[in-house]
Amino acid sequence: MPTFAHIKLLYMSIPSKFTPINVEQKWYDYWTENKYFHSTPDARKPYTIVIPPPNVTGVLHMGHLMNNTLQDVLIRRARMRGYNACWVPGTDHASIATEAKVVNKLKDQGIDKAAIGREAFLEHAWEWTHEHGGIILEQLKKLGCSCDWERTKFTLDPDMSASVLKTFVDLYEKGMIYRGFRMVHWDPEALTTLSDEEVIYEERQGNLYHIAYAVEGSDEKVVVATTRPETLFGDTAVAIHPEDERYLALHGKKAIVPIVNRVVPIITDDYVSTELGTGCLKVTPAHDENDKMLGEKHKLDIIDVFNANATLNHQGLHHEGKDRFAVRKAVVKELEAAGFLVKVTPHMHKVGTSERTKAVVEPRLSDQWFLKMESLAKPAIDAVENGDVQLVPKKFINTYRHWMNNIRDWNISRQLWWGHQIPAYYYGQSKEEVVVAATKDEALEKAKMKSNNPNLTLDDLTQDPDVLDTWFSSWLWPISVFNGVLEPDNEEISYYYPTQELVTGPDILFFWVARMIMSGYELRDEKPFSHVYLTGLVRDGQGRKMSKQLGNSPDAIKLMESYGADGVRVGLLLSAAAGNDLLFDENLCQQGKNFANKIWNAFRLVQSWNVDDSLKPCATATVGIEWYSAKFQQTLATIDDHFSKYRISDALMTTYKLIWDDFCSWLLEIVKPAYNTGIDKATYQKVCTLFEDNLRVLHPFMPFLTEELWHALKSRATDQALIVSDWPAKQEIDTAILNRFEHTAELVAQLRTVRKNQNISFKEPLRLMETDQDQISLRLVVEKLVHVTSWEQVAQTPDQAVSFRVNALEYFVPVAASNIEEELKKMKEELAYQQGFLAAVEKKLSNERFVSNAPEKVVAMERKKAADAAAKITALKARLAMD
RNA sequence: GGGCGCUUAGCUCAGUUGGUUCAGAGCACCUCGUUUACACCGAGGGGGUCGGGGGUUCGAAUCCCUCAGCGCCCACCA
Repeated sequence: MPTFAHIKLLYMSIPSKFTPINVEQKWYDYWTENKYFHSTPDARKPYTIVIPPPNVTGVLHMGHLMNNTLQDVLIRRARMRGYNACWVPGTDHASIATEAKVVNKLKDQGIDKAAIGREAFLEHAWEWTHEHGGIILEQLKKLGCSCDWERTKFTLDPDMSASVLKTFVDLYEKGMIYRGFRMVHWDPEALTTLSDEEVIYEERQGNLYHIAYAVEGSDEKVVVATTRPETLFGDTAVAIHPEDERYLALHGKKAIVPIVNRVVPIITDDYVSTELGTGCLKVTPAHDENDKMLGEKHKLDIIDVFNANATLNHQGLHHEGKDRFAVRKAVVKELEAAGFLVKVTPHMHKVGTSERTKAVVEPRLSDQWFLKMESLAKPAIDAVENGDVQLVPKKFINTYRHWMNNIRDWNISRQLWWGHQIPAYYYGQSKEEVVVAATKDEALEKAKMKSNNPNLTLDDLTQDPDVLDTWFSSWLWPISVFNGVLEPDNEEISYYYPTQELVTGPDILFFWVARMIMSGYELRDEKPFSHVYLTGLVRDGQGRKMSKQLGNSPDAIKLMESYGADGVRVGLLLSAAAGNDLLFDENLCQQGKNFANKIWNAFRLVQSWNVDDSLKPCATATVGIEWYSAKFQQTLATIDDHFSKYRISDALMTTYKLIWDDFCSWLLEIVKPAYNTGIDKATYQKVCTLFEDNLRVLHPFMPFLTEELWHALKSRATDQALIVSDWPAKQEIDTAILNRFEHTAELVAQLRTVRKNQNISFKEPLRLMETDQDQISLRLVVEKLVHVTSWEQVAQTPDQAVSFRVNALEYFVPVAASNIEEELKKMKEELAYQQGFLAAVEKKLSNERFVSNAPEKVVAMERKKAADAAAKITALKARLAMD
């Protein structure tokens, strides 16, 4: 480290603009080299955050910036408060998203996923992962994130995978995981099932097609209404309500499905509404959840008409091989031509789409693995209800509760390759001949037992080709990163778990947060974290969600290059109330950058002072320091309070005003020595100490700038870095001096207004007069800041003077006669206002119900207001010589 | 269809149990300013009948009802 004197010289030659770019890499390397981010269990209390692992091949977007800035603020402050702070970083393999990317990339190269097979495909996927993986983590470093990088995890790491498989096996053995033939959401583009949560319902304009089905053995017709005529190839019944008087004649008859000419029963069921559509429902058990229910009840045939990619299969007859939407049009035409189409009406309805591929999801019957959720949900609901896990802001508790109370079993299998392959092994022809085990060898043993066939070999086992839902690995994240699944009693998990904070977006409240709470109680009988801070979505200035498609998302890296990482952090945080969407505005980053520059220049000022050992402490500066010390303590309490309520942007704004207004605008102006004058050592050191305290509270928000100045103020040993220094301790607050200063500041402001209104230049000394002696003001401060050279008490109101009041005290400044007119006019206006005000207050006081009902304190207040107003009126009248 | 939330200064938002400090903050805006840290600055200033209407109360931005607009979440209804 360079010496103090050396640094001082260095900074004197530095321009007045702070350039963050030079500083950021330097200090990030310094922190890393000294392992300040690294945590190991010790005697201190732990403070743990696990990062919401971003998609391994993703790039930093505004949401990440927001999220991770918040986490870094929390973790840095915790570190300074003496906790053993541990922020675990990592990435998610993002099964469906990554696989889609790799498939597309291969497609561009003319390679077909199915053709090359599983192993080759996975090689490509890993190659892609290694190529693009971790970029996002590097970007987080630019932002200043103080993650413990030695702990970086990837959800497909061997130990992570082992945790996932063990959990699957354990839950299976507990009977909580089962295989079921169910109606699931099918993504025909990604060619996989989706969980309920991965389906996004979008309002779309569609049509309601009224189609006539002939009634067998008669000339009658039965008209059904459907939004999906292409599914008629799978119709196996027509349903009506048993008491629908319009259709009593149809009971027991059969209908003929057009085009396919299939004869199907007309069934009656209470489920059918007489109000909707025509009251007649075509039943397609293979392609609709409700129809499936009807099908089971009435023992109907199930006819699947689609291929995996949502083209029609052979059931679609001459439409075989064509896409479902093309077929819809074709079928309608065909029906029309044949006279079966009764009418078409426009119809708004919600269409399920895939969260990832945006493809319209197809309900499809298939064999999938499910996790029973009901028993998992119970403790997780309680935890949030009783506050063991606190959601911030609270409004999300309702959403959470509602979802958890209506939770359905979780479809955890995906027809993908990129992910954790399901550890289920089939040893026979039937799907029932299955065993679940973490390894193939174990599976073989189990299979031998189950089948009573000791001759089975590894070759007889076929592993289920499906992989697990990505979230089935991330729901273990707070546990698995500390190896708590494989070794439940290891030192790390015992120390770091449960974690303190989870910072994430409300969009993954169900996907991830709720499931982590469930896994926490299931696997460890303990919550995974104490608080969940749910951030808002980052939107653009017009309120639109930031997205790649819209191109309205600024490049995070470029932003940091323009405004500095500190500037961007401040910009994001300034308007980021928890749970409220944040309209991103680059001007806020500019504000952050300006703030950095302001502090930089405050430093330049302080360091430019010439310390003169021969000087005694200056009285003005001493009183200023006394005041700021109290102000700092008062503000520190406010900042701590904001933090305790997770009001991070308020904590920042409070810090911002403390430094900009109180420290720079007031204290430094009070302390600043006159030109060519030195400063005494004691004052200088105190100012430096206060500067350091400012840097401490600011550090979590602006780590780079603060660390730079921390070292610039003083030469420090390596273990004296700001990042590992102490958060300022609370001390008693001297409220007396705060009150006095408040009065003083108001007096100064009033005097400045007088100067401005009366056009008196600062160079011209000011005479201040008073009738009652001011024993509140810090006179030295007033004299210095507003250049008051004469402060006298006079017996009566002086002529030729402007007056103003600060609280109860009245002050006068003599002015030239020509300036009196304006003053008289102002006084008259003031008089009118006070008289009106007094009348209103007196009216209130004469209201008996107010006097008898309102608390004494309030009544007394009103009486005081009345008295004050009356006094002011008297004084004003006297001065205007109107009595 | 069900549920939740929002509407306060030009913009983004604070306003905790109705009553000193309740109409606020930051930015933007206006005026003035080459006082030797900073114009990425300083000093001063203007600006809102708290979405509309009604009610409870001595007293409502704050509680209740209602209307309007916006947003989010959930839901198997043709």
